[in-house]
Amino acid sequence: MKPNVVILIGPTAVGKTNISIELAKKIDGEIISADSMQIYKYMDIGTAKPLNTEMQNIPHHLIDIVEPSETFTVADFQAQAKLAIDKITKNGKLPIIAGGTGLYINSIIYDIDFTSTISNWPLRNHLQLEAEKYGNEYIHNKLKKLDPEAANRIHKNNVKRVIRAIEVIKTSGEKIGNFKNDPKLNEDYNFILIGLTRDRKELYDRINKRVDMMIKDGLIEEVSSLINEKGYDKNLIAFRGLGYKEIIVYLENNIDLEKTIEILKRDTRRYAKRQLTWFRRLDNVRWYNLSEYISKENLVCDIIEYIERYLYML
RNA sequence: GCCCAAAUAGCUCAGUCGGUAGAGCAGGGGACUGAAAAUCCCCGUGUCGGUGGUUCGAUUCCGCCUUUGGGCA
Repeated sequence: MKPNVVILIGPTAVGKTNISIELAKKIDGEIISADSMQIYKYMDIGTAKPLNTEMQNIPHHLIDIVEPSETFTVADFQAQAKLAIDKITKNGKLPIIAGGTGLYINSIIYDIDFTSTISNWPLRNHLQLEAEKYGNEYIHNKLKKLDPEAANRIHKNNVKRVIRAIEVIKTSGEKIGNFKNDPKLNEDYNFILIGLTRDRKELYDRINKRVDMMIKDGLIEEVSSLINEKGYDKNLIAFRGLGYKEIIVYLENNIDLEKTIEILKRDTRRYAKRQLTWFRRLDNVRWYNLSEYISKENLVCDIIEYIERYLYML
Protein backbone atom coordinates (compact mmCIF):
# COMPACT_ATOMS: atom_id res chain seq x y z
CA MET A 1 0.00 0.00 0.00
CA LYS A 2 1.54 3.26 -1.16
CA PRO A 3 1.34 6.28 1.14
CA ASN A 4 -1.11 9.01 0.11
CA VAL A 5 0.30 12.50 -0.10
CA VAL A 6 -1.75 15.64 -0.54
CA ILE A 7 0.07 18.39 -2.40
CA LEU A 8 -1.24 21.91 -2.06
CA ILE A 9 0.20 24.40 -4.51
CA GLY A 10 -0.49 27.98 -5.49
CA PRO A 11 1.09 31.39 -5.86
CA THR A 12 2.28 33.51 -2.99
CA ALA A 13 -0.44 35.31 -1.01
CA VAL A 14 -3.22 33.16 -2.43
CA GLY A 15 -4.03 31.84 1.05
CA LYS A 16 -2.20 28.51 1.13
CA THR A 17 -1.11 28.64 4.76
CA ASN A 18 -4.59 29.20 6.07
CA ILE A 19 -6.25 26.56 3.89
CA SER A 20 -3.55 24.00 4.58
CA ILE A 21 -4.11 24.31 8.33
CA GLU A 22 -7.88 24.07 8.02
CA LEU A 23 -7.45 21.06 5.82
CA ALA A 24 -5.01 19.38 8.20
CA LYS A 25 -7.41 19.82 11.09
CA LYS A 26 -10.24 18.14 9.21
CA ILE A 27 -8.35 15.23 7.66
CA ASP A 28 -5.94 14.54 10.48
CA GLY A 29 -2.92 15.74 8.57
CA GLU A 30 0.52 17.20 9.17
CA ILE A 31 2.06 19.88 7.01
CA ILE A 32 5.34 19.73 5.15
CA SER A 33 6.33 23.17 3.90
CA ALA A 34 7.72 23.27 0.37
CA ASP A 35 9.07 26.76 0.57
CA SER A 36 12.67 27.61 -0.22
CA MET A 37 12.74 30.58 2.15
CA GLN A 38 10.76 29.42 5.16
CA ILE A 39 13.45 26.83 5.81
CA TYR A 40 15.65 29.63 7.18
CA LYS A 41 15.60 30.52 10.83
CA TYR A 42 15.07 34.14 11.91
CA MET A 43 13.61 35.12 8.55
CA ASP A 44 10.01 35.35 9.63
CA ILE A 45 8.26 38.47 8.44
CA GLY A 46 9.63 38.54 4.92
CA THR A 47 8.89 34.88 4.30
CA ALA A 48 5.34 35.14 5.68
CA LYS A 49 5.90 32.22 8.00
CA PRO A 50 2.83 30.97 9.82
CA LEU A 51 2.68 32.16 13.42
CA ASN A 52 2.41 29.65 16.23
CA THR A 53 -1.11 30.84 16.93
CA GLU A 54 -2.06 30.28 13.31
CA MET A 55 -0.75 26.72 13.28
CA GLN A 56 -3.34 25.58 15.81
CA ASN A 57 -1.21 22.68 17.01
CA ILE A 58 -0.87 21.20 13.56
CA PRO A 59 2.73 19.96 13.23
CA HIS A 60 4.71 21.81 10.53
CA HIS A 61 7.81 20.24 9.02
CA LEU A 62 10.73 21.83 7.16
CA ILE A 63 10.31 25.31 8.58
CA ASP A 64 13.20 26.93 10.50
CA ILE A 65 15.57 24.08 9.83
CA VAL A 66 18.77 25.87 8.78
CA GLU A 67 20.72 29.03 9.51
CA PRO A 68 20.61 31.78 6.88
CA SER A 69 24.33 31.18 6.37
CA GLU A 70 23.89 27.51 5.48
CA THR A 71 23.31 26.31 1.97
CA PHE A 72 20.20 24.31 1.41
CA THR A 73 19.23 22.89 -1.96
CA VAL A 74 16.48 20.95 -3.68
CA ALA A 75 18.40 17.78 -3.00
CA ASP A 76 18.29 18.49 0.74
CA PHE A 77 14.64 19.29 0.49
CA GLN A 78 13.86 16.11 -1.39
CA ALA A 79 15.65 13.93 1.15
CA GLN A 80 14.12 15.58 4.18
CA ALA A 81 10.64 15.79 2.73
CA LYS A 82 10.67 12.09 1.96
CA LEU A 83 11.74 11.31 5.53
CA ALA A 84 8.93 13.49 6.82
CA ILE A 85 6.36 11.80 4.58
CA ASP A 86 7.38 8.38 5.87
CA LYS A 87 7.33 9.49 9.48
CA ILE A 88 3.92 11.10 9.22
CA THR A 89 2.50 8.11 7.40
CA LYS A 90 3.86 5.74 10.03
CA ASN A 91 2.06 7.73 12.69
CA GLY A 92 -1.17 7.20 10.84
CA LYS A 93 -1.47 10.80 9.70
CA LEU A 94 -1.87 12.22 6.22
CA PRO A 95 1.06 14.28 4.89
CA ILE A 96 0.15 17.58 3.24
CA ILE A 97 2.93 19.19 1.26
CA ALA A 98 2.09 22.87 0.96
CA GLY A 99 4.23 25.43 -0.75
CA GLY A 100 5.04 27.64 -3.66
CA THR A 101 8.51 26.52 -4.67
CA GLY A 102 7.88 24.72 -7.94
CA LEU A 103 11.21 23.00 -8.13
CA TYR A 104 10.75 21.56 -4.66
CA ILE A 105 7.33 20.22 -5.60
CA ASN A 106 8.77 18.64 -8.73
CA SER A 107 11.52 17.00 -6.74
CA ILE A 108 8.81 15.05 -4.90
CA ILE A 109 6.26 14.23 -7.57
CA TYR A 110 8.83 13.33 -10.19
CA ASP A 111 11.50 10.75 -9.78
CA ILE A 112 14.53 12.99 -9.91
CA ASP A 113 17.78 11.43 -8.76
CA PHE A 114 20.20 13.90 -7.23
CA THR A 115 22.64 11.41 -5.77
CA SER A 116 25.23 11.38 -8.54
CA THR A 117 25.12 15.03 -9.63
CA ILE A 118 26.73 16.72 -6.67
CA SER A 119 27.50 20.40 -6.57
CA ASN A 120 30.95 21.88 -6.95
CA TRP A 121 31.10 25.47 -5.82
CA PRO A 122 34.72 26.21 -6.75
CA LEU A 123 33.96 25.10 -10.30
CA ARG A 124 30.81 27.23 -10.36
CA ASN A 125 32.69 30.29 -9.21
CA HIS A 126 35.42 29.67 -11.73
CA LEU A 127 32.91 29.38 -14.57
CA GLN A 128 31.11 32.46 -13.31
CA LEU A 129 34.31 34.47 -13.57
CA GLU A 130 34.95 33.11 -17.05
CA ALA A 131 31.47 34.16 -18.12
CA GLU A 132 32.06 37.67 -16.82
CA LYS A 133 35.42 37.86 -18.50
CA TYR A 134 34.78 36.26 -21.88
CA GLY A 135 31.04 36.60 -22.21
CA ASN A 136 28.00 34.35 -22.12
CA GLU A 137 28.65 32.98 -25.58
CA TYR A 138 32.02 31.67 -24.49
CA ILE A 139 30.82 29.37 -21.75
CA HIS A 140 27.77 28.41 -23.75
CA ASN A 141 30.14 27.15 -26.42
CA LYS A 142 31.99 25.28 -23.74
CA LEU A 143 28.76 23.49 -22.83
CA LYS A 144 28.06 22.81 -26.49
CA LYS A 145 31.19 20.70 -26.67
CA LEU A 146 30.42 18.76 -23.50
CA ASP A 147 26.65 18.34 -23.81
CA PRO A 148 25.17 19.59 -27.09
CA GLU A 149 21.59 18.73 -26.14
CA ALA A 150 21.73 20.74 -22.96
CA ALA A 151 23.35 23.65 -24.81
CA ASN A 152 20.58 23.50 -27.33
CA ARG A 153 17.95 23.66 -24.63
CA ILE A 154 19.45 26.29 -22.36
CA HIS A 155 19.59 29.87 -23.57
CA LYS A 156 23.10 31.31 -23.62
CA ASN A 157 22.13 34.22 -21.39
CA ASN A 158 20.90 31.88 -18.69
CA VAL A 159 24.41 31.68 -17.31
CA LYS A 160 23.38 30.06 -14.06
CA ARG A 161 21.92 27.04 -15.81
CA VAL A 162 24.69 26.85 -18.38
CA ILE A 163 27.12 26.63 -15.48
CA ARG A 164 25.10 23.97 -13.71
CA ALA A 165 24.96 21.85 -16.88
CA ILE A 166 28.74 22.05 -17.22
CA GLU A 167 29.14 21.28 -13.54
CA VAL A 168 27.01 18.15 -13.78
CA ILE A 169 28.85 16.65 -16.71
CA LYS A 170 32.25 17.54 -15.27
CA THR A 171 31.64 16.16 -11.79
CA SER A 172 29.52 13.13 -12.63
CA GLY A 173 30.29 12.39 -16.26
CA GLU A 174 26.54 12.32 -16.87
CA LYS A 175 24.48 14.72 -18.88
CA ILE A 176 22.01 16.85 -17.05
CA GLY A 177 18.56 15.34 -17.36
CA ASN A 178 15.82 16.70 -19.49
CA PHE A 179 12.69 17.00 -17.47
CA LYS A 180 10.53 17.91 -20.41
CA ASN A 181 11.26 14.81 -22.45
CA ASP A 182 11.34 12.44 -19.56
CA PRO A 183 8.89 13.28 -16.81
CA LYS A 184 8.88 10.06 -14.81
CA LEU A 185 6.39 10.19 -11.99
CA ASN A 186 7.51 9.10 -8.58
CA GLU A 187 5.72 5.78 -8.13
CA ASP A 188 6.39 5.47 -4.41
CA TYR A 189 3.38 7.57 -3.41
CA ASN A 190 -0.16 8.40 -4.43
CA PHE A 191 -0.29 12.13 -5.02
CA ILE A 192 -3.42 14.19 -4.74
CA LEU A 193 -2.65 17.53 -6.33
CA ILE A 194 -4.65 20.55 -5.33
CA GLY A 195 -4.06 23.98 -6.83
CA LEU A 196 -5.24 27.23 -5.30
CA THR A 197 -5.63 30.34 -7.42
CA ARG A 198 -7.50 33.64 -7.53
CA ASP A 199 -8.51 36.18 -10.12
CA ARG A 200 -5.33 37.98 -11.07
CA LYS A 201 -6.47 41.39 -9.92
CA GLU A 202 -7.51 40.08 -6.53
CA LEU A 203 -4.26 38.17 -6.11
CA TYR A 204 -2.22 41.28 -6.88
CA ASP A 205 -4.32 43.26 -4.47
CA ARG A 206 -3.58 40.77 -1.72
CA ILE A 207 0.12 40.87 -2.54
CA ASN A 208 0.20 44.67 -2.32
CA LYS A 209 -1.61 44.62 0.98
CA ARG A 210 0.60 41.91 2.38
CA VAL A 211 3.74 43.85 1.54
CA ASP A 212 2.31 46.87 3.36
CA MET A 213 1.59 44.62 6.33
CA MET A 214 5.13 43.24 6.32
CA ILE A 215 6.54 46.75 6.48
CA LYS A 216 4.17 47.58 9.34
CA ASP A 217 5.13 44.38 11.12
CA GLY A 218 8.78 45.35 11.02
CA LEU A 219 10.36 43.85 7.91
CA ILE A 220 12.96 46.59 7.78
CA GLU A 221 13.94 45.97 11.40
CA GLU A 222 14.11 42.23 10.75
CA VAL A 223 16.49 42.69 7.84
CA SER A 224 18.70 45.20 9.58
CA SER A 225 18.87 43.07 12.70
CA LEU A 226 19.96 40.01 10.69
CA ILE A 227 22.81 41.96 9.16
CA ASN A 228 23.80 44.46 11.81
CA GLU A 229 23.09 42.61 15.06
CA LYS A 230 23.29 38.94 14.14
CA GLY A 231 26.11 39.74 11.72
CA TYR A 232 25.06 37.75 8.69
CA ASP A 233 26.74 38.58 5.40
CA LYS A 234 24.38 40.56 3.21
CA ASN A 235 25.49 38.56 0.18
CA LEU A 236 24.13 35.29 1.51
CA ILE A 237 21.90 33.33 -0.82
CA ALA A 238 19.16 33.44 1.80
CA PHE A 239 19.03 37.21 1.38
CA ARG A 240 18.33 37.00 -2.33
CA GLY A 241 14.76 36.23 -1.35
CA LEU A 242 11.97 38.69 -1.95
CA GLY A 243 11.76 41.34 0.70
CA TYR A 244 15.32 40.82 1.81
CA LYS A 245 17.17 41.87 -1.32
CA GLU A 246 14.99 44.97 -1.81
CA ILE A 247 15.31 46.09 1.81
CA ILE A 248 19.07 45.55 1.79
CA VAL A 249 19.34 47.87 -1.21
CA TYR A 250 17.17 50.38 0.63
CA LEU A 251 19.24 50.26 3.81
CA GLU A 252 22.49 50.65 1.91
CA ASN A 253 21.61 53.38 -0.52
CA ASN A 254 19.20 55.45 1.44
CA ILE A 255 16.67 55.47 -1.36
CA ASP A 256 13.05 56.44 -1.02
CA LEU A 257 11.03 53.99 1.07
CA GLU A 258 7.89 54.42 -1.04
CA LYS A 259 9.90 53.49 -4.10
CA THR A 260 11.35 50.44 -2.34
CA ILE A 261 7.90 49.27 -1.36
CA GLU A 262 6.66 49.66 -4.94
CA ILE A 263 9.57 47.61 -6.25
CA LEU A 264 8.98 44.90 -3.67
CA LYS A 265 5.31 44.74 -4.59
CA ARG A 266 6.14 44.54 -8.26
CA ASP A 267 8.76 41.84 -7.76
CA THR A 268 6.33 39.83 -5.68
CA ARG A 269 3.63 40.15 -8.35
CA ARG A 270 6.07 38.93 -10.96
CA TYR A 271 7.03 36.04 -8.73
CA ALA A 272 3.40 35.01 -8.35
CA LYS A 273 3.04 35.07 -12.12
CA ARG A 274 6.06 32.80 -12.54
CA GLN A 275 4.67 30.41 -9.96
CA LEU A 276 1.40 30.21 -11.87
CA THR A 277 3.30 29.48 -15.07
CA TRP A 278 5.14 26.69 -13.34
CA PHE A 279 2.10 25.07 -11.75
CA ARG A 280 -0.10 25.40 -14.84
CA ARG A 281 2.16 22.95 -16.52
CA LEU A 282 1.56 20.14 -14.05
CA ASP A 283 -0.94 17.44 -14.97
CA ASN A 284 -3.72 16.14 -12.76
CA VAL A 285 -4.04 19.24 -10.64
CA ARG A 286 -7.51 19.96 -9.28
CA TRP A 287 -7.73 23.76 -9.35
CA TYR A 288 -9.83 25.90 -7.03
CA ASN A 289 -10.34 29.59 -7.70
CA LEU A 290 -10.73 31.20 -4.29
CA SER A 291 -12.28 34.29 -5.87
CA GLU A 292 -15.31 32.15 -6.63
CA TYR A 293 -15.81 31.01 -3.04
CA ILE A 294 -17.83 32.94 -0.52
CA SER A 295 -16.41 31.18 2.51
CA LYS A 296 -13.33 29.26 3.50
CA GLU A 297 -15.53 26.50 4.91
CA ASN A 298 -17.17 25.85 1.55
CA LEU A 299 -13.80 25.60 -0.11
CA VAL A 300 -12.35 23.25 2.47
CA CYS A 301 -15.46 21.07 2.22
CA ASP A 302 -15.07 20.84 -1.56
CA ILE A 303 -11.41 19.95 -1.27
CA ILE A 304 -12.09 17.24 1.29
CA GLU A 305 -14.84 15.80 -0.87
CA TYR A 306 -12.42 15.67 -3.76
CA ILE A 307 -9.72 14.00 -1.68
CA GLU A 308 -12.14 11.39 -0.37
CA ARG A 309 -13.47 10.61 -3.79
CA TYR A 310 -9.93 10.31 -5.06
CA LEU A 311 -8.88 7.92 -2.30
CA TYR A 312 -12.01 5.84 -2.76
CA MET A 313 -11.19 5.32 -6.42
CA LEU A 314 -7.79 3.83 -5.66
C1' G B 1 -13.34 87.07 -19.21
C1' C B 2 -8.73 87.27 -22.27
C1' C B 3 -3.84 85.11 -23.74
C1' C B 4 -0.47 80.85 -24.08
C1' A B 5 0.52 75.63 -23.87
C1' A B 6 -0.89 70.62 -23.66
C1' A B 7 -4.36 66.46 -25.02
C1' U B 8 -0.97 60.00 -28.64
C1' A B 9 -0.78 52.53 -25.27
C1' G B 10 -2.95 51.30 -18.24
C1' C B 11 1.11 55.46 -16.75
C1' U B 12 5.20 59.02 -18.33
C1' C B 13 6.27 60.78 -22.89
C1' A B 14 8.58 60.68 -28.15
C1' G B 15 7.14 61.11 -33.23
C1' U B 16 4.90 61.65 -38.07
C1' C B 17 8.62 68.32 -43.07
C1' G B 18 0.51 65.44 -44.42
C1' G B 19 0.67 58.67 -46.56
C1' U B 20 -3.27 56.00 -39.68
C1' A B 21 2.65 55.57 -34.91
C1' G B 22 7.12 53.82 -30.80
C1' A B 23 10.24 54.02 -26.25
C1' G B 24 10.57 53.36 -20.88
C1' C B 25 7.66 51.65 -16.91
C1' A B 26 3.34 48.78 -15.65
C1' G B 27 1.21 44.40 -17.72
C1' G B 28 0.88 39.46 -20.43
C1' G B 29 2.93 34.58 -22.11
C1' G B 30 6.79 30.91 -21.69
C1' A B 31 11.19 27.99 -19.90
C1' C B 32 12.90 25.44 -15.55
C1' U B 33 16.78 18.38 -12.72
C1' G B 34 21.61 20.40 -6.40
C1' A B 35 21.34 29.05 -5.53
C1' A B 36 14.63 28.37 -7.63
C1' A B 37 11.38 34.10 -3.60
C1' A B 38 16.90 32.38 -8.08
C1' U B 39 17.96 32.63 -13.34
C1' C B 40 16.51 33.33 -18.35
C1' C B 41 13.51 34.00 -23.17
C1' C B 42 9.39 36.20 -26.00
C1' C B 43 5.19 39.85 -26.55
C1' G B 44 3.23 46.98 -28.27
C1' U B 45 -3.78 48.60 -32.77
C1' G B 46 -3.99 52.59 -29.79
C1' U B 47 -11.64 56.02 -32.02
C1' C B 48 -3.22 59.79 -31.92
C1' G B 49 -9.49 64.53 -26.99
C1' G B 50 -14.29 65.83 -30.00
C1' U B 51 -16.09 68.11 -34.33
C1' G B 52 -16.04 70.81 -38.96
C1' G B 53 -12.68 72.57 -42.97
C1' U B 54 -8.36 72.41 -46.60
C1' U B 55 -6.52 67.98 -49.25
C1' C B 56 -6.57 62.34 -53.53
C1' G B 57 -5.44 61.51 -48.26
C1' A B 58 -5.37 64.68 -41.59
C1' U B 59 -3.16 61.96 -35.64
C1' U B 60 -0.02 65.81 -38.26
C1' C B 61 -2.18 72.10 -41.25
C1' C B 62 -6.55 75.63 -40.11
C1' G B 63 -11.35 76.90 -37.32
C1' C B 64 -14.59 75.86 -33.34
C1' C B 65 -15.73 72.98 -28.89
C1' U B 66 -14.26 70.15 -24.41
C1' U B 67 -10.79 69.09 -20.60
C1' U B 68 -6.19 70.06 -18.00
C1' G B 69 -2.01 73.13 -16.77
C1' G B 70 0.20 78.16 -16.70
C1' G B 71 -0.15 83.49 -17.26
C1' C B 72 -2.96 88.28 -17.39
C1' A B 73 -7.09 90.70 -15.44
